[in-house]
Amino acid sequence: MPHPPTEDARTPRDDNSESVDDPGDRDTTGPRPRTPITRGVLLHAALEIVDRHGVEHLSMRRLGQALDRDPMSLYRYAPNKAAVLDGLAEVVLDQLSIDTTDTDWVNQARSVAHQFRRLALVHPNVVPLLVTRPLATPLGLRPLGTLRPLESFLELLIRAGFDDADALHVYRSFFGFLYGHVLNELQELVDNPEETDDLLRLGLHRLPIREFPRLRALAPVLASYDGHAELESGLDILLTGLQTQLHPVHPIHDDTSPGGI
Amino acid sequence: MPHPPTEDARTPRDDNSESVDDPGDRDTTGPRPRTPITRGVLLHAALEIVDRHGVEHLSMRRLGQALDRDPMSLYRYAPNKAAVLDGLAEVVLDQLSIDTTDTDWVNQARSVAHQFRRLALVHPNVVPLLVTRPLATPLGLRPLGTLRPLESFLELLIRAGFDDADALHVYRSFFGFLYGHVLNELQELVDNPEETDDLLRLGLHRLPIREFPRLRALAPVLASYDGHAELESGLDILLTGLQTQLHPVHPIHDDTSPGGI
DNA sequence: ACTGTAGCCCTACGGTGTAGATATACAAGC
DNA sequence: GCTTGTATATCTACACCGTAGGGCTACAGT
Repeated sequence: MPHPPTEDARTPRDDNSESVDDPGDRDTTGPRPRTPITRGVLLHAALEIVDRHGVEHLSMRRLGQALDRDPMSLYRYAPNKAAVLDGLAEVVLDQLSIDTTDTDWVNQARSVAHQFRRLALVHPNVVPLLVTRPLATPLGLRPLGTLRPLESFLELLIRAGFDDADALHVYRSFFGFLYGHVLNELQELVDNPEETDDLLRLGLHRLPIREFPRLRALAPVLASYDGHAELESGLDILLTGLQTQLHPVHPIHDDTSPGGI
Repeated sequence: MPHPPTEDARTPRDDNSESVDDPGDRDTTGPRPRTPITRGVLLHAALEIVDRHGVEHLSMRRLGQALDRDPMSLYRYAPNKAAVLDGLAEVVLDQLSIDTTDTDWVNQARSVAHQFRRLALVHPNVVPLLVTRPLATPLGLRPLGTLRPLESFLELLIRAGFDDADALHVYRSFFGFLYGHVLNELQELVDNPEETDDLLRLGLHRLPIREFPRLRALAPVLASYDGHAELESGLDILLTGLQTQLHPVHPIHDDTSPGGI
């Protein structure tokens, strides 16, 4: 039987120079899992990899290595890699907290917006998963954690007096806008950070002058992007617009909604 | 207009596309390039693969097979696979047509919005690339075709009287909203199409009743989603809001002078 | 005729997700 | 005690991926 290295009592990790939070404590017996591992632990480790190195560097093998486990053993906690990606979106989205009892839904929406923006800035590499995974999975099959903000937000709106259809309307406009904003803000990549000239810093000098005069002229404005302010002004427009267009009646709801829109 | 999703008018040379290794067929004329191949041809073939089977099924090998070429030879027309993906976004985005001379910028924006929505519905599998690729590439390094709509839209706004900063403001709000809407609309996947009951069709029956009462109650409303109407009402809010918040000074209204640099 | 050069193709390397066989550990029954 | 069933952990293997590097062919210039 070919058994490569370290025959006896397991722990074949002497070649592992990575950070291990484990001093030599394996005296008692042989096989000993260091950390019990759960779906949460797995996802947390995956999140760390993605945060640090990007989605494309996340693989089951690397994840197993980070957890000091055989890659195959991970399939006990996630049916496949797609589920890990969905789980990442869940881990991040689940951090949104919505107070459904707040009667001022506009105020609460503002809070959610800023929380969401903050999460996106902390985990920029997860944002593609956030906006993209739902396109691959029908609503009913997504991790519950990703649906919970939806449910809470709907609850908030309905309690504030919207009927079902309008609540959905508002939800969609609002989160659509949020997704859009975040995607916009994260695009503001800098090509050459230590360059002082805005044009060079953004790499805009590469664009043909005659074809892209406007864009090139906007270099200084692009360079002074303020995501928070941009979000605020967008929220102003959207929320007041939603308020005037779909005025909620007072907090009494009638569940019998007719067909059609 | 590009081909609709399911319908497919076969081009004449398509009979060669399927993988059939016919041994006695090649000796007639020796080495023979079937089609000259260019970047455009390559991207078009890639788009077809993605439209039909999704992004994850696009590989250089499969692309080479579709073009009846050695996979390695493709690297002559694209430096790497990422460039192919960027190129796909370009091919689709380049189909947006913006009339920068239209003095009614709101009207023109509406047109762009509906064009964009249409493109997204025709090429749903490309949408993740559309919204995601820009996160990986600084502005100045993107394919020019993806920047051309940006430039045109800015041109439109500036001609309509916005100053640089406000034009960028409007552009961002507008396209952010558009991205958000499209992502929302494409999420409306159906789990079980032939089921008549809305709850089962959307797979919502899988959700715990006590945890997701609102969401489950919304099944009928979810099922009767009308993307066009939703987009329209969103545009109403956004565009009127933008108009009142950032009033352009006054339209320059010079349909004769095209340069203006 | 010879040589440079440019394009095309093949092979190979190191990676991927994961099916299936295999090894190991532990509970229950006799 | 022993056997046995079952759950878990690990290993091996397969089919695929992107693409570096080298070799091959064909033609241009001399």
